[in-house]
Amino acid sequence: MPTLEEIAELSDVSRSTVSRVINDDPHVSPATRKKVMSVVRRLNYQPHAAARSLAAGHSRILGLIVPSGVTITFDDPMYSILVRGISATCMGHNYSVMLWLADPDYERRMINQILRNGLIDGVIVSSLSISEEILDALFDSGLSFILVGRHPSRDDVNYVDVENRRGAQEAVGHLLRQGRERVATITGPLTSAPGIDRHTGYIEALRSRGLSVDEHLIVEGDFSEASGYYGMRQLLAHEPDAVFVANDMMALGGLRALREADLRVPEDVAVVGYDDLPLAARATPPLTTVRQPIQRMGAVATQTLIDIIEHPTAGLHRIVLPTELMVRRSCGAMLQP
Amino acid sequence: MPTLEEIAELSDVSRSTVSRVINDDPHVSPATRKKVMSVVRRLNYQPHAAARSLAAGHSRILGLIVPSGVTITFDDPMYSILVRGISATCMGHNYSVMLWLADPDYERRMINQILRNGLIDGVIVSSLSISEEILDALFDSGLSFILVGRHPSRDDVNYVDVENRRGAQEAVGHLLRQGRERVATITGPLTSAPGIDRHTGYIEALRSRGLSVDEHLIVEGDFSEASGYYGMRQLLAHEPDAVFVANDMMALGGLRALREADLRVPEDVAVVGYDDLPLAARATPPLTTVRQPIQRMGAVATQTLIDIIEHPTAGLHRIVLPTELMVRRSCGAMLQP
DNA sequence: CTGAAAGCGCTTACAG
DNA sequence: CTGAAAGCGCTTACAG
Repeated sequence: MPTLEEIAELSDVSRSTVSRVINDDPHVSPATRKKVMSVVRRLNYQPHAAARSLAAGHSRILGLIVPSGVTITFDDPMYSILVRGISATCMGHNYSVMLWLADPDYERRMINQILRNGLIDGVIVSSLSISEEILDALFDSGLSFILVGRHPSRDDVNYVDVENRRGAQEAVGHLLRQGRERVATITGPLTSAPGIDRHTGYIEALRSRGLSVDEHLIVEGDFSEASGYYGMRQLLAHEPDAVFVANDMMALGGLRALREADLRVPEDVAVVGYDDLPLAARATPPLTTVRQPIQRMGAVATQTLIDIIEHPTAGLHRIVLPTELMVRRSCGAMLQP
Repeated sequence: MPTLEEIAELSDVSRSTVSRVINDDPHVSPATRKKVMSVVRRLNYQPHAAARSLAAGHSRILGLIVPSGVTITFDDPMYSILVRGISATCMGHNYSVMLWLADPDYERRMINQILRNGLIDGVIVSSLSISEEILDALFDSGLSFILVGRHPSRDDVNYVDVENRRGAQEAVGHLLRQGRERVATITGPLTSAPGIDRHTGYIEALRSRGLSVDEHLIVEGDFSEASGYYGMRQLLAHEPDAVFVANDMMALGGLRALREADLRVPEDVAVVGYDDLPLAARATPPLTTVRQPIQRMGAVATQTLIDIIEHPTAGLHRIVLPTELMVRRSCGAMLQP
């Protein structure tokens, strides 16, 4: 691989000048630039990344940390979609992304290594279950970072989130407006922000209509298909006529349980999910669900992080993206009266 | 962040010695090692990655390239699972992974930058649709690389694959043994290795039983759920009593089409998929499918690549992992006669 | 077993 | 607009 030095020699200029050319420094004469560029192209020269980041003090690499709590749910396509949003935005800004799937076995070592070895300029954390330990490490690394999904208890960090509460309210409100009277819910983990917020939205939707909350109609899941399946079976004993499920994977599990119990959806039980994964529209029946712009969350998080890195400022970035209720067959809104 | 130099000063030794200690060089006295380590720990020192890789000539970073052809199918959880296998193995060997999802817009730039800037020590390519261009770039970068899934036409590269042909043969053979007489197939793209190999296995299973191949019973898909759905609808006109579908996502689409057509699975039409995604066991009815050890492919590819990097040798690594037919309800083997 | 020194390939004030 | 020089934080022969 050619080096800066060789390019300089072949172009008959100094290394400084070559450096300026490849970094688009305006203080270079057009003639010189042209001369240098031609040999850069001829040799297919690429600056050495390590040398560059050592000298410049930054790497144009972003770290993506997916904590181990999330890994469990990794058959959920959400993460692929999120990664796509992040990756595309990085490419657009000439950044690269390093990926760390936290394995519980390596989590501690990983955090230290990643955060303190100077490799990355900033960190995106998929924050479904971010421990205090990680958060502390993040803070004292001095790196810029941003969470995808707010932290359940700390508000002093940058994040991109969606309107989880409002989305849930809208979904439950919609079921109530269809005349459903026993609206149950399968929540996410009530230690996670989306779990908490969607649960809160459910409660608020009931309360705002003067309805009381029946604890028997609330079951806590963990966002996995299996927990939706078992959650639904548990709910069935209390005869709900509708269920708001806090994500699509669990909703799919719920549909499976209903099918096994020979209950019709939406005639006997209406179901609404959350996420609008590609799977939702193809479920039987097609799943009414609250769409969150997952790919866009990834893109916005990345964009924001890059801004923060390149234009350091005080102040927190807390961005909340809107959701949208996608009405399909499973909620009964399309039933002929 | 502390530097080697500071550690050296505080430990009262030279930088060389500190370097030896943190690199586990045996030529250090136990006393010195202990002294140095205590200050390393006290300051929570981490060697600067860029400096290290500039000086040492390697980075302990592996690149994972997912070509753009694959991105389309990215709602398929296969890639998440693959990434998990890769990531875990990297952690176990103290490597990190950089991720590039090829966006068609950036593909060309990406390849050059990644491959020639010295950042990574080797490359894993998820090779569903790897272009000649990428392959050429890979070769003349001089980097070690390995494909996950063999290349459809070139055999002069390292790869990890599964027994696609044998797996397909077994699946189709199984259907024939159940007494199915019009066994159709929805193939993957016939430009991709798994598409070709599973199609070949289908043909061979028929031929080896002296059966003729009916072109009307063969439809080409693209591994997406949608293509399985439309493929099945197309097949229905020719009244198959069984369908071997080349992956689970398409099989799910096929089941959806059968449900819409009010055909019973497996009574009217038996269905067998390929992959054994978590979804397969939870389909209605549970899907008989050929399991491929996806996570293990990722792990083996990573392991092999690291071996190649650390112990360069001539010779190609071509590893083929076994598959296993998972018999569930959809193939009819569990029907009462 | 330990240290002094050169070098990895860049960037970036500083002069001119 | 251009160049000489210092420096980024490590590793690695080479001596001793």
